[in-house]
Amino acid sequence: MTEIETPSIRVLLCDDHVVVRAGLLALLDSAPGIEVVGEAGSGEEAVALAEKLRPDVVLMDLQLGAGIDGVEATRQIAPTGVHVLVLTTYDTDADITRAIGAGATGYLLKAERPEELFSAIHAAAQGRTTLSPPVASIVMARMRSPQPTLTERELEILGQLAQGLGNRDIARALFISEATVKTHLGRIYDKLGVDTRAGAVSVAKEQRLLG
Amino acid sequence: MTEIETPSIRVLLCDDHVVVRAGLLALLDSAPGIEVVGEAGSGEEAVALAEKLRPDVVLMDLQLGAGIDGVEATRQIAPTGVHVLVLTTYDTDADITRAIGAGATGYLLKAERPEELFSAIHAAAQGRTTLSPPVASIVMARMRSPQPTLTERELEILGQLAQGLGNRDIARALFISEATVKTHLGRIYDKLGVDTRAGAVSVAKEQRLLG
DNA sequence: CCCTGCGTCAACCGATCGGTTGACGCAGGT
DNA sequence: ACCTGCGTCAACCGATCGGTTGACGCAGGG
Repeated sequence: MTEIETPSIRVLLCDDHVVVRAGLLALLDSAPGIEVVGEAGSGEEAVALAEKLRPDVVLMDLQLGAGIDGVEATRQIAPTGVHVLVLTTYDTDADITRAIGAGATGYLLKAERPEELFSAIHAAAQGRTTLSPPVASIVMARMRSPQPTLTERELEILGQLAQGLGNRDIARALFISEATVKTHLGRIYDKLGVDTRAGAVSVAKEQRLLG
Repeated sequence: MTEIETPSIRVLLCDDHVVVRAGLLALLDSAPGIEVVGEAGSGEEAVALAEKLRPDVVLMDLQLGAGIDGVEATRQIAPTGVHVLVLTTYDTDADITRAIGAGATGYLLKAERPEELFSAIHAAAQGRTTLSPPVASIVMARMRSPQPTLTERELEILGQLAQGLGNRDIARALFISEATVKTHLGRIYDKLGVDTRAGAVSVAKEQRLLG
């Protein structure tokens, strides 16, 4: 028994919460066929370690406190051929879309059962996709009725809006005319299904479209 | 060695994320002198199990998805003499204040080192308070300059505001005059340090004053 | 008993917003 | 070459907002 028959899947953890990381480490170490080869507390660290350790799977949280977020880290890691499995709390449309767009292999919620996590890690190691049921539903729903996506510019406007700025101030901040701001706002209202600025900010914060 | 010299501290976990719970379980079981006697996935469950199991410490997350939140659960558990140690992601003013007000014995962030968690659990078991450094800072700051607290009524107004309602609609919804709404809004602006409704919603969402 | 905080209401004003219509240039894709 | 999406701008209107001042009743604490 000096030979390992099935080599363990080498996993890199990325989560800014030390306690959660430690917990996952303890949890995964108890699972057969999975070996945690590294931990990262930030997106930058994850990118560096992914390159250095070349794990089979990176278990990635999206919310990473300061620095680049999980989506950006995924965007940098995925092209190197390392599979990224997103494990996060949020099941909002915007997060899922961005993560998939960034090249995530799978998307699991922390509310998922541990066995699901284990099998998702196995799946991800082979490049197969696993989605938590609620996430899958959202993806399906979006396929059916492609939900409006805010453009870059509109997000900028929204950002200023959330600062409580008036149209004139927004116009000055972005070097455009007040009329343009109003045009954008109108489209934003349409896409978000609201008709006031306060409502727009509210929805934006809920959908996590803003920081 | 049939006798246990120092009986283990009996801990009840409460977190709506199964993976996190499993992780914490694995982590705490590896710690000497700590024994996890139960797990709850909701506030209601935590209240019931706390009464039934009478643990030494309840490790409580604040965000619990559906049902009552961690603060409410704490409010119900604390009076029974069971110590509640809050372990959460958020270090916002409002959360800390509410948790302490509800009777939490300590307040730790998930970003804390596991050793801190262990010692905080020991401390909590004896009724001693442990605060994460950032949390302690916030508490101190608040002592120095008692930050404006929104009244019940103002929070109601704020809630309507976040729905994107106009003053007239808010007035109707709360059975008061439009003038009163404006008066409240003026005070809300003052307290939140903004001067527009969009700004107020933004700050409110950031401070987690609203759902 | 007085004072403070809270919630309520009124009337006024200028500034701003929300909605509309119509238009132009530019890029990317077919 | 065409079309679509995006970003830009203009002018207009009524409705709404933000700010102000002043006022009342009621509860709780000193």
